[in-house]
Amino acid sequence: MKAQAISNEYLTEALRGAEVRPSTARVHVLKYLLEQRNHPTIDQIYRALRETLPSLSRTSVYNTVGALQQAGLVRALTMEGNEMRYDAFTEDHGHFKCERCGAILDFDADLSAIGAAGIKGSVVTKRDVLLWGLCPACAK
Amino acid sequence: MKAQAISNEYLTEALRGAEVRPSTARVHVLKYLLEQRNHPTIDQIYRALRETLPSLSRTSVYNTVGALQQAGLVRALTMEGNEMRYDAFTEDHGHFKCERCGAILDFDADLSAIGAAGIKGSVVTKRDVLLWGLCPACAK
DNA sequence: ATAATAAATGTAACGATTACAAATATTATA
DNA sequence: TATAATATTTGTAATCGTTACATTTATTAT
Repeated sequence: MKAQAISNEYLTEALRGAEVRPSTARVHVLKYLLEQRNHPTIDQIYRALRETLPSLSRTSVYNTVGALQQAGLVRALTMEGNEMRYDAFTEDHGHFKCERCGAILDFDADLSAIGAAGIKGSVVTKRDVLLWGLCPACAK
Repeated sequence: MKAQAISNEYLTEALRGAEVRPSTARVHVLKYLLEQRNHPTIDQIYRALRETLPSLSRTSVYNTVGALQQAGLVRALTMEGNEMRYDAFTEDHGHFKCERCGAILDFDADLSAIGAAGIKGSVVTKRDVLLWGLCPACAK
């Protein structure tokens, strides 16, 4: 899957639309998440962006991702106890983690259908469907 | 939901059946998980069991839960980045976390149905469906 | 009984995340 | 344009859950 380039105009607009100021770090982090769609850890984002933003700090990545999360532009997911991962792809989908190569892949899933049969009287605001196993490449 | 008492005979049999020696710590941890069904953290297990097992150490809880996990008697889940939780209830079900009171509730869900529509050629070995929101009590 | 093995303990190390104060950049106001 | 006010970023230190490891204790086999 080739990374799809996303224009700065689109990014700044997305940020402004979510009422987040389009600072350099925010634009770059959002761009990275939208282009790569690889559900990276904070450290992966940090290492990747440091090449073009040499002054970037790990803390800034935490802050930035936190701001994007609060603005609803990014979602966190945890498939393995210690490592938190981030996703800016907002269409309904589930997550598959390959336990051999570690990759996290998206798959189509109608999340909105879940929860109706859930706990009576509860209000559901967030959903996720998680699968673990071997990805097609590793299954062979 | 009242805690259902589980006999030591049942526990030791369950452990032996999974080829895990029924040591004191293992019996108590498994008993706790099966009776409470509250998806506790390691620390919650530790604090609860320390009352009856004063010599219990946090490390032992880690070791014990790890052994039970490897034996397939316990499953881990993470609904909030930092805190890992454990579940010895093996029937198919999803997990709902109340973001106000923090409780994690089970709900019926046919997990085996998921994954078929997943990634072509992948092998799925573990599944979970996660919901977040407000539990019935907190929703009011 | 004794030796061999497994389990439990406690301390130290580790790694991801958060807290916080200082520095820098951005925006608003004069 | 200067200046003040505010927001963002940085870097270091603290925190917290987890893991590593060596020692002690308990269990099993001889």
